Amino acid sequence: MVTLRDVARAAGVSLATASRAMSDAPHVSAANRAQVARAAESLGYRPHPAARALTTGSTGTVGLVVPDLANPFFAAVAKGVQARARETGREVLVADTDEDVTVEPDVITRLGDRVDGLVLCSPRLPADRLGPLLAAADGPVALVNREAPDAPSVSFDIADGVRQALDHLRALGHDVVAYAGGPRSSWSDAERRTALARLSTGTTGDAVLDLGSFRPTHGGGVQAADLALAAGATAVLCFNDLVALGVLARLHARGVATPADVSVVGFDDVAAASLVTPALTTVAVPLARAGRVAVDLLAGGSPEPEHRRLSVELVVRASTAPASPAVTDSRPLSTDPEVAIR
Amino acid sequence: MVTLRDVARAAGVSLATASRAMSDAPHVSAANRAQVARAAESLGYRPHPAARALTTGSTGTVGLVVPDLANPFFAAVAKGVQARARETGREVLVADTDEDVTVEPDVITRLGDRVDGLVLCSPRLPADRLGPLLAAADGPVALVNREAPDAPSVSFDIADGVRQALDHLRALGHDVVAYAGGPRSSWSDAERRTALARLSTGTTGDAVLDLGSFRPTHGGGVQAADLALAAGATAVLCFNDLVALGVLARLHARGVATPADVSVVGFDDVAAASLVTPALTTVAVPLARAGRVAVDLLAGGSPEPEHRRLSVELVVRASTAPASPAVTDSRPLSTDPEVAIR
DNA sequence: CGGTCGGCTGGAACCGGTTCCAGCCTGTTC
DNA sequence: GAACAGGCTGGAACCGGTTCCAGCCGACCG
Repeated sequence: MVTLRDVARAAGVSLATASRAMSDAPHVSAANRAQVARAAESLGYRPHPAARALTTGSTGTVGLVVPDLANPFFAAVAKGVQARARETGREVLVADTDEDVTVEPDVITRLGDRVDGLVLCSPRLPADRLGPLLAAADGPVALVNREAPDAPSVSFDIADGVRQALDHLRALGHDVVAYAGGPRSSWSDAERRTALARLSTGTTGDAVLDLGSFRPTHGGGVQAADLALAAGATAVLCFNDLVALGVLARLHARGVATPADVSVVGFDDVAAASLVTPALTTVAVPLARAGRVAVDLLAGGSPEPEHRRLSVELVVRASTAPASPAVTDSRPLSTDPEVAIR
Repeated sequence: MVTLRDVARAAGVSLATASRAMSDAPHVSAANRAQVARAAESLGYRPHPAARALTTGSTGTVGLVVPDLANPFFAAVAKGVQARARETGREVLVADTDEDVTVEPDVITRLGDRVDGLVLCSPRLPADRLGPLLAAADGPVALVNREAPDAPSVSFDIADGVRQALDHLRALGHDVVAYAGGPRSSWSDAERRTALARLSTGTTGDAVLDLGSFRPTHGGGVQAADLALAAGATAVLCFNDLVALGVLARLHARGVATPADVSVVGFDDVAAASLVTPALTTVAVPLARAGRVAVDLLAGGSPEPEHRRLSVELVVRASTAPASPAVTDSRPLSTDPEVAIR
């Protein structure tokens, strides 16, 4: 391997001068600068990352922690993180916790030692566990898709997304919209629920029906669909697209037509949302952009953590239609075990 | 930050002894070993990765290069790589080339300097470009889903997968099976094609119809479906699941029933394959396992590169059924511009 | 009882860069 | 013409570990 010492020798300068020349530092004559550049080029010199890291204290690496790389939501975020890091000359160290929040502290410390900053996607970690974790991290941490007082974050304007979805469904004549919620420990589910509560007057013709909490997966959607049918809902707003896809599949399996009988709205606009039939009406969320912003937030050295909230947009596809008066299972709402919000 | 020097001082030993104690090296008394361990523990000592990398020359990191993290195929491989690396105490540096093969050399050298070994998923890079790339890499490289003479690799028994799929379709009475192929530059597509050629007798009742090459995406599948219908095919074997999903969607859009009119078989068994309706019959490929194996192959120091081929298995779901005599568009095969293989 | 062997120990060199600091040289200003 | 300022330069310290090597000690053997 060729070291900076070799370059300096070839250029006929000292190690110190070669170092300054390579890093565009001042106090190097133009002649030497060119000489060093030429020598480095011809020898094929590549700086040793570990050596540089040892002296400068910065590794040129950002860490990314996600619950599941195979989940399209996090994969999209990862793409954004990766792209922005590469643009700014950094590499990405990625850790997949496999949906196990108990390993997160360990993962974060292990990764933390090797990176300049950490992008953390931890939607399910309870808030009271997140605080200590952030305090223990020695580098900057940026949160994605959740907010906390002690760290910069990039999240989405969920309240507005919920509003857009609800407006759309109500304009179609759906008086009661059922909500298939996500895990209770999820920050973004709480966000959806408060938005729904604010937008639900509780009067007939303007209500939101809480179907409960479901696993944020296709399977969760299957369960939610059954409850929605039991409640006689004509429109279901889902925690995310995976759940919505499950709802769609289950409705189809039970012979309920979408969107003729029941309208379904997702959240996130994952790639699959536009590919299924019927194509899913969903709230598009700029996932890759969030990843990029998170990387940039790591650099921000302001004492007060910055909270960026990205705007979202409902994209109307084929899974929503005007409410039909006839519903499959017309058991009255009052007898349903689930409670309407507010 | 607490250094090994601090630990040594606290334990009342020299730096050298502390280092030996921490790395379980011989020539340390049991008493000192315990003393050092205790001091390290109470001070919360964590070794400095860069310093260690500088002296030992090994970074404790493996690199992973994929064309697209958001593609479920590569996401699954990435999960496997990540899991195995973590188990063996290493971290994963990931690079997404965004399907651009021209950046691969750059990405590989940039990553190569920071890792002990590289797992390379580069299905589309032509073989003549891959060779030089491997030669230029200074660390070990393991290939996933393709083979090359100069590097260890983990691939799948594609020929057997093709055979299983064909057997299945023929048993259902499909005399002619159409193949919706992947990109010409793809190693694994070539593998499928040679297998198909070997299994196609060319006689009527035992033929394979080549629909051509398609982008390995949903959109590619849409195109393939139109060609398949034009050719009057009753069964379509697809390059991968994404293509198969596109075929399914297009058939549905054109009012062709699956599997009643046309049977569709995918490849890979991506998560979405089991979730669509009809659930996709596909060749299950152990993607995560391939990722794990690739990591292990990096360690193997044998001069002769090891080629591991993992077995695959057809999983029959709902997208295949006995051939129906009536086809949607019965234009005779002979007039079709595409040629039958062999 | 002396010599040797072996294990344990710590000083010091080293990995490949970055940066402080002292010295040099040039050009400029009274 | 001498002092001074300022830009360049290279020697050397340093980052935090690992490892070579020489020295020390006790134990065992002859």
